[in-house]
Amino acid sequence: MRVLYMGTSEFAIPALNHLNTHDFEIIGVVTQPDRPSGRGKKLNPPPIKKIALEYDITVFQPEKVREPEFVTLLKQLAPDVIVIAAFGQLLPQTVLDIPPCGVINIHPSLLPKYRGAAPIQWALINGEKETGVSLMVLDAGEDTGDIICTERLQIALEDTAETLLQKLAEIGAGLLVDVLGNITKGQPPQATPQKHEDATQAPRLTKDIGHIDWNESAYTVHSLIRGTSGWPGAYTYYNDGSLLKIIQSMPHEDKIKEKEVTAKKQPGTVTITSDKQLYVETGLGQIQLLKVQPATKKIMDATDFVNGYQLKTGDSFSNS
RNA sequence: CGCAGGGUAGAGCAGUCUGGUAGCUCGUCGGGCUCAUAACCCGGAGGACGUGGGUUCAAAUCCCACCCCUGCAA
Repeated sequence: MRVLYMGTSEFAIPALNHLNTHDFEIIGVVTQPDRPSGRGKKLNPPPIKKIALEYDITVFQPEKVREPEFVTLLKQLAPDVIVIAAFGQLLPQTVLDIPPCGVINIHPSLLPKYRGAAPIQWALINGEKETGVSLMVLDAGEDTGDIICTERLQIALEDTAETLLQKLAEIGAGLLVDVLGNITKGQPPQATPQKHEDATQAPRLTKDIGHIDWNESAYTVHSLIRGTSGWPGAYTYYNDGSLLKIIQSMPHEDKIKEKEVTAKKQPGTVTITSDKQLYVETGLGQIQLLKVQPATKKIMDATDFVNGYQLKTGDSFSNS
């Protein structure tokens, strides 16, 4: 069976790996063009491109898949099925019609929940306890196609956007291999329509979403830190108004660590315990900061930050 | 040539403007106190101050070049 793979980000990598190790015939990988990114705006390839080249798979990087020339090229490739994961472009109906076995999409949420570009991040930000992966038959809408299968996954308190992405990508890869294997054996997938009335949206994140509001509960702040990890990152400002990214945290809503943090204080107020742990008061409970990153510095343990920047109990983080 | 900050002991930082004995908070090692401790007290080890050149009696500090790291922006 001739499989054409479309994907761009890290999430797309495990599925490609599995397809390769299970000896599916991968006739090509379609991804976004190299874009200027990083410091100095150098041209950088999408993560999936490197993997594809290692496997000696032909890589296509059309500016827009809907361009007539590229659609023609796709028809000539004659794929039996197209698999798409975190690709970044919507496919027009003319492309959806090409493969006889349809276009299968791997989406990291329990559809119809969290349709859109950032389902993993939003599930975390909203403090969900559970998420999952859905395989669906792609249609012209945004993540509105019929569902082939889903697999659930509990979200751990320590999970971040990065760890969860990795787990879900692996799950999705497993599901995909099963489904394609069945197709090869002549068992086309049974797809059932989504309950569209239950749909929620998970739009692409923006910079300001990472802005921490210390009046929220410790769990909500923790969720924001987890959900925005990687990009755009959760941030606040300390004493002299400099930016501080919060990389890793742990909430303590009901468990008061020591008598040092029992006194009710203004949200954003810092407490340094005798063993140099860093706690911040929130609207409900305290949150312990584990890893932080001051602007223009590397990621460091909170203790190192406290030592080097001479942080004291009573200092505070603020919104500007 | 997108904008900006940085490289000083194992970690995180001060010192650089105004050149003159290498500092802070930790960690680590040894000792002490304690029923006990990540707490407290005493003591020790550990630095080519990113690299190369220049100025000077003297450079972490001033000048030039280069390497590496990071935030912003995309």
